[in-house]
Amino acid sequence: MKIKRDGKPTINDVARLSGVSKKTVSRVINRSPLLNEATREKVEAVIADLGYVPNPQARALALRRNFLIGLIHDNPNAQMVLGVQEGILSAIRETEFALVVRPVNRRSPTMREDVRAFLEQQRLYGVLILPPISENDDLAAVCDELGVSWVRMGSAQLDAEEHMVASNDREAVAKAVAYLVGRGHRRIGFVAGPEGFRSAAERALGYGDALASAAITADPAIMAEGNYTFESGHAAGEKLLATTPRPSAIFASNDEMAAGVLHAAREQGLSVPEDLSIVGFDDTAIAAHIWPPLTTVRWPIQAMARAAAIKLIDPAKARHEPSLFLSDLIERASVNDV
Amino acid sequence: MKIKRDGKPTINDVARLSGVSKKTVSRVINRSPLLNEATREKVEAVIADLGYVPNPQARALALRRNFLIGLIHDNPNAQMVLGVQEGILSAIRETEFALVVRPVNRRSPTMREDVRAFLEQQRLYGVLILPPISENDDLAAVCDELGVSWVRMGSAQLDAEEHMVASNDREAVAKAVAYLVGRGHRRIGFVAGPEGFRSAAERALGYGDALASAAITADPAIMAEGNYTFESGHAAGEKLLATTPRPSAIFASNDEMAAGVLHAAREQGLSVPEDLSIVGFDDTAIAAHIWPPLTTVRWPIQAMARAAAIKLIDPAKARHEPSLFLSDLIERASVNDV
DNA sequence: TTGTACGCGTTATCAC
DNA sequence: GTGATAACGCGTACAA
Repeated sequence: MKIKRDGKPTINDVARLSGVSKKTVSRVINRSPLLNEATREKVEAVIADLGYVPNPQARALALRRNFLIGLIHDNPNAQMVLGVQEGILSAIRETEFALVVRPVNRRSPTMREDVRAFLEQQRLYGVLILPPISENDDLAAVCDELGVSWVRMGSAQLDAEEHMVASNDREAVAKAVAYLVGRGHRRIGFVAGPEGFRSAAERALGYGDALASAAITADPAIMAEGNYTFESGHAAGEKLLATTPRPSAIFASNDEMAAGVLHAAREQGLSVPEDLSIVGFDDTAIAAHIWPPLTTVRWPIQAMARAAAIKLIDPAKARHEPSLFLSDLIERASVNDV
Repeated sequence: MKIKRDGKPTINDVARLSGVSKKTVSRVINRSPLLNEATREKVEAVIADLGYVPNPQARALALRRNFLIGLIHDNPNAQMVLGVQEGILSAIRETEFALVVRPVNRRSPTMREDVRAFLEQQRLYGVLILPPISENDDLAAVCDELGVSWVRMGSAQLDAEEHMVASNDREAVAKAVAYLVGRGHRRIGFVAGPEGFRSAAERALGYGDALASAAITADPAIMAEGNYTFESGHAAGEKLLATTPRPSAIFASNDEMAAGVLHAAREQGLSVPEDLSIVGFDDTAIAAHIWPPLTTVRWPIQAMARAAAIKLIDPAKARHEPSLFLSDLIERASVNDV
């Protein structure tokens, strides 16, 4: 009998040592139901003894599919990306899947081709696409073309359930603004996200919904558009705070912009929340660490990512996973009663 | 001639269509130098025509190594992890390598075994280990045992060059504290990181160096230990600000703790930087967004991660990459002259 | 400079 | 239930 000189034991070693064919070993590994219990135990003993671990490359070759799932994102914010990674990992832990990440540049003219080359080269099992780039239908098309399954996350239901995990941003924002109304605010400013972003549109709709429910007429003078950056929030804050009468509260479509509004308020000598209440969206690390700590809306990111990963790797189990998630309002210290 | 029914073209298809053996195609792919130019062009034309992409699983099997590099981390902070991912990606872009991520829990008793199982199962080409978990020598040992190459990032040179990319935290902190001295501060408090962390020790040494250079005697009363969290920084700030005379400046060993110190100061009615100057370390997102924006020290994370990845995949090229990086002091608004 | 034959470690087919 | 044997797609001796 030939002795393996180097490295790891293979299925052949296990077969030889346990006196069965390698197909039988394969059956043990893959938990085939038609298998003599005694044989199984014998083989399992040898596997444990040898410390045998199946080679995923060989498996991938034979099965014509690998066990890598990809995460494609355009760095919406670090906290979110990491949360998603944790969520995916919680779904694939204890499985043979691994997570490969691929940041892309939304503005690059070669973005589409980059992704295509990546998918073509790595032959991933499937990919999960994060917002904001998930709003780009091109990517889904590329995936379909290449035969890699995909699931995208987003701020509204864009696709059929098996392809989509969504948060209901519209409803979440409506609740947040209603919360301000409940605290007595009537003149509530709004800082929108950039045009072209679905999340921005959804959040704006939620704002409108809440005002309508409270029978408050929207005033364009206290609405401004930002691009999800701190600086744009700062500029929007300056604009809104210059209006008369001044808003008693401002909802910003993300935390960065809310922080910008906060700075603008401080520069004008206003106290938060005494003179101005502020609510943000996302619950990034910033929200908890600025002063005062920001009341904000939090996506259940990990749970969403987990659900998305399960959809990808286990469609049967995915039936029990929700596709639409509602965000929570995180109450901190940036809101006062009027 | 058999026609491939499904899916992607293989090396055999290319060989058949270009009228050469598959070995020749293989030579073209791997840029073998001994190859007739005409043959090469002919084959390349067919490759382009077919849109042929080599199957990485088959390659991995034949070569007995795959093209995945792993990132093992314990989520030091989201910004850093993402920066590292970007850095690695910039090194592997245009190569056949892909990045697989693996967050681990430093406190889990099974951490070591988790990592081992991961490495054993995925048979990675190599791994890159981030602080703080990179300070754990066990992981390097596991890698050696399993024959996966590794490089770790850290706050001081712990290993031979081929295994290490380090920032010189000691020197960086010394510079930051010297900067405070240069602004006229003599009574400078220090918030240390948790015991057992190499980075904490290095930063403490840097603080000591700077004081010694300025002939200032260290005063234990204005030194406290935190555990790199906001809350611990807050507690440390309360302690230091209760001393008499009160420090005119505080250096905190990371930004989270610096933010905590800032809150503590504010609660005592102190203005920053008028009454107290603060310097942090890391330049996380928080640093730029708190009020006032925090002067802090920034690791060149992306460059470091890029160098680490190059060490992993291309030892020859790695000779031209630095192994020791010096951090920059980012001046913002949290420091005043005394 | 190019081709033949075989191995890499696994799964699938189809007999027994 | 189990086992030969042939894929899977590529790289490497070794020969030509």
